[in-house]
Amino acid sequence: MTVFDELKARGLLAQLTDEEEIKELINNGKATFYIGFDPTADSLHVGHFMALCLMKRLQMAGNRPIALVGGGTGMIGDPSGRSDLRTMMTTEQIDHNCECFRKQMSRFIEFGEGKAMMVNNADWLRDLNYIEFIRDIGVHFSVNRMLTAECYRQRMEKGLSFLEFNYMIMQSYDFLCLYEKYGCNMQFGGDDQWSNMLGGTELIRRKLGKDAYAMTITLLLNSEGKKMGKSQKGAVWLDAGKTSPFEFYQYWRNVGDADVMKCLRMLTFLPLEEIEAMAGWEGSRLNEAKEILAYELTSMVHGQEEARKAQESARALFSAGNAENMPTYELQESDFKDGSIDIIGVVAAAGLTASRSEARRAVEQGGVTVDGEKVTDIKTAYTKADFAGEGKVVKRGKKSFKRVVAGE
RNA sequence: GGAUGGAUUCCCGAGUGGCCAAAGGGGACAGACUGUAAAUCUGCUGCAAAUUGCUUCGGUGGUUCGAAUCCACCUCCAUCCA
Repeated sequence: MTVFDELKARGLLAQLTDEEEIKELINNGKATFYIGFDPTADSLHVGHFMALCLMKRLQMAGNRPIALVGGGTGMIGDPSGRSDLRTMMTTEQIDHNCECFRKQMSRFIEFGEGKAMMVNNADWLRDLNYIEFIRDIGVHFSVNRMLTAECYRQRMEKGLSFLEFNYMIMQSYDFLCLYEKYGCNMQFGGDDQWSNMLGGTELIRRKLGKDAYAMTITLLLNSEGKKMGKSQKGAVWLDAGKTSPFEFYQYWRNVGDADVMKCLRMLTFLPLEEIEAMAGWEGSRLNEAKEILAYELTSMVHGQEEARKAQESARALFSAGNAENMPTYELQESDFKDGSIDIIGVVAAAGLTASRSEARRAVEQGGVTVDGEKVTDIKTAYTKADFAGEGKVVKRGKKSFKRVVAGE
């Protein structure tokens, strides 16, 4: 199976400028392609992960990837898919985020001579001369055309600043630069990037009279049409400090029935035959597929060891027995008042709820369990001795829990 | 630069002097049912020393016994005119 067919079979391809040409290029390892990542946070998230996987797949097929971090475009902020202006970041923040991206990416993609390369568009965007730039590049853009682009049309009601309006031009210019410098003939990205990417291919055609191609990846939507990779706490991050391996594992373990197969196809590297074999699984057997999905992804992002731990904790927690690798909270001296701490205090201190009020509600609604026993009396109190040794397992709801032990 | 409308809690959105910690919806969270899924039903959704107290309605001042609500100035946004 060719790479192209595989990508197609996995449902990853959304829009392409020229299917035949792109097929030819990537199947034969003749593509030098880039994917841009804007440094909007100090960690990559699941959306980026898909793009990285795509890079990897294409790299394995002999193509040359360029990872572009947007130290320059990040100064502007992409209005695509946004209903309001992004908060402006300082240069320091952006540079810091770029650096974080760089570190995370190198875990997935091999960089180096003859392999993938990483560039930062700050290198050519930040020092642009305004007049020169608009004469050179700006002439090639028609405002009328730009306004019909989907990403801007959505914003016509809410308002669009000139700053953001320029984003498309910047991204197009990136493509042109990469084409000239590295012979980059293709750009990939999320489907929401389509209009920005087309801007690039057109600019290259007008400026150089050459053809370049663009292709977008299907956005990972759940069966309700919402973007996946977001949890109540925000994005699902790849950084273990922001989303722990266990949380990461649980996110995938909990995807809806309707979404398991899609996730397996689009996100994992498991052979398609193996995945198709699971397609017939029904009802509770789907849980097996979810475990596989969660394990695979966690292991790709955090390594096998962490994936195994997460899986064990999850099994222990939801089946029975004691979990070895349970997140732990050590009670501090200051948590106790006159040598005792009430149940609300325990739940709140352990970080299972954001406030005591929330903890109180959780207890009142029967959502709190200590060592497997439901605690409904908010006056229940504990002493330090109660948490000696192994401590107690405090659960709030079905899925949040902590082992609470007495600290020194 | 001018005219008009607007900014309310996580989001949308009601509220135009006390009965307002603020309707309704969405989301989130918890409970029941289940399969750690979905759907459904119920509860809940500012903070706390919790039948009470404290802090919230873009910002700063003011009027008033009392302000999300009235006044002044400021900031930001939308629409129309230039």
